[in-house]
Amino acid sequence: MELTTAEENYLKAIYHLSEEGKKSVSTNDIASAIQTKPASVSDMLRKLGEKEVIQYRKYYGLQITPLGMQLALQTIRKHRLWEVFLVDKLHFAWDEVHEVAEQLEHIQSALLIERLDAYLNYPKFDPHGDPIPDAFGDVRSRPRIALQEMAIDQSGQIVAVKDSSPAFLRYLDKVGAYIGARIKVLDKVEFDGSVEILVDQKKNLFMSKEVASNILVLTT
Amino acid sequence: MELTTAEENYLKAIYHLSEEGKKSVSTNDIASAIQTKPASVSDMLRKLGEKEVIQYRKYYGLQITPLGMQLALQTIRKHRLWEVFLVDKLHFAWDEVHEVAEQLEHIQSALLIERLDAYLNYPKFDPHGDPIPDAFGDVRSRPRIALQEMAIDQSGQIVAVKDSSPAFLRYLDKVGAYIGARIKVLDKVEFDGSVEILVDQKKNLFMSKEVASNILVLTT
DNA sequence: CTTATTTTTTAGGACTATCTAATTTAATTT
DNA sequence: AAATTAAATTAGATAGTCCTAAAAAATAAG
Repeated sequence: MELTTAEENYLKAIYHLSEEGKKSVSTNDIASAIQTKPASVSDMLRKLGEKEVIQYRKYYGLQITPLGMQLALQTIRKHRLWEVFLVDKLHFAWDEVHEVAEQLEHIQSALLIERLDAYLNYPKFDPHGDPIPDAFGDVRSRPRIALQEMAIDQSGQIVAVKDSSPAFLRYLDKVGAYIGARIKVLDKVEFDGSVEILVDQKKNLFMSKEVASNILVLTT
Repeated sequence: MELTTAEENYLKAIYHLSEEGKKSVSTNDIASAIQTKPASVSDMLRKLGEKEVIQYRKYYGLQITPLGMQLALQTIRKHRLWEVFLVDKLHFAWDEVHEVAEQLEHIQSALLIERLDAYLNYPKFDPHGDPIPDAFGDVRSRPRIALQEMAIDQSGQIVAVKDSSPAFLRYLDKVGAYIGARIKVLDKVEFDGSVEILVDQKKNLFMSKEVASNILVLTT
């Protein structure tokens, strides 16, 4: 089964949106994720459904199939291996790699990825701390812990929230925290259990114990 | 000026055909070089003409412009740097690299190529012995010598013939020598000046002094 | 529970790159 | 020089991906 570059990009976006705890992935979500129009997404969903990488019922929604999952993970594997290469070998900064890795991930050659993996010494995580699926699509998942439980100086990525009420999400949005954000614990206040974190290496944020205990982090 | 992948491939083919000493590059030549139909080539030539990377007068022929030359050399530079990477770092065999390099050469990132070049230690030649143009498109050309003048065990690539009569070319074709062939001198016979060479690492060939002195080789 | 709004899909067009078949132009032969 | 052959181009289709505008379906609001 061969996917085109566009198909791979859609499938990858769908996979990521599914992982982000969203109950279901909407056409609009996908459109904004890959910077295209909803009409184009509808077109593509029909095609991906025909190729059986997603299960698609129009107006109702979609679900990624095991096959689609497998293919998405292969693309993600390639993307993340290339990111390691760019940072470790070519000394790119971690924020310069994405665009190039987006291109490199579509190179078709099983041998190339095998060799690249070996050359990089079978890394398990990319420069952003995201896990690299192995050749079979298996991901070494790390346990998620509440932000509140993290130690000072520990880093990670916000992957989910316990309380997903609109009010809480609106609050997170307002202060600049979001699912996917890279954070690092700068300080913890014993007195009230509040924490100070750095978001995306640039924004400082104070959080109450109540808020921090509702944020789940994948530690790096 | 941005070229699509297809345009880059056509331009590269045109550049290579121009270099091979052909008086002029025909539509059919290009079609067979990139495994497509002459009709598709005509279409593309018009487009490349509009983009001013070639000068094109239909039915008459084409000539690559300085701009086109520049762009073709950049693509060739990328292709050959990737070949060095694949062979030197990922331990690909020299005959496994082409297909993958064909894909990698279209990755768009000036920084990537700069860094790759540095990482590989600014190689001047690819694994096949072909020169790698520098960032300005300049090629370090090596002197061509007659096959007859090569030493035993010396390798190189046939790049031109002194005598380009149809009879001579037909002869070369018949014995399996051609412009572009990789050769290695296996033996030289003092008595009559004849040479024994290995073509493309697989075919042994005996050549008289007369023939060998009319073949120009770029030594590796 | 009907109306308004939002989301999603379809219809139809544009653009790239390809093809086959038909036509036009150039080159070769007689 | 006219006729034949070969080469190159155009015409018309197809496939992929994207778009805008219109229509249909689902959701939210009164």
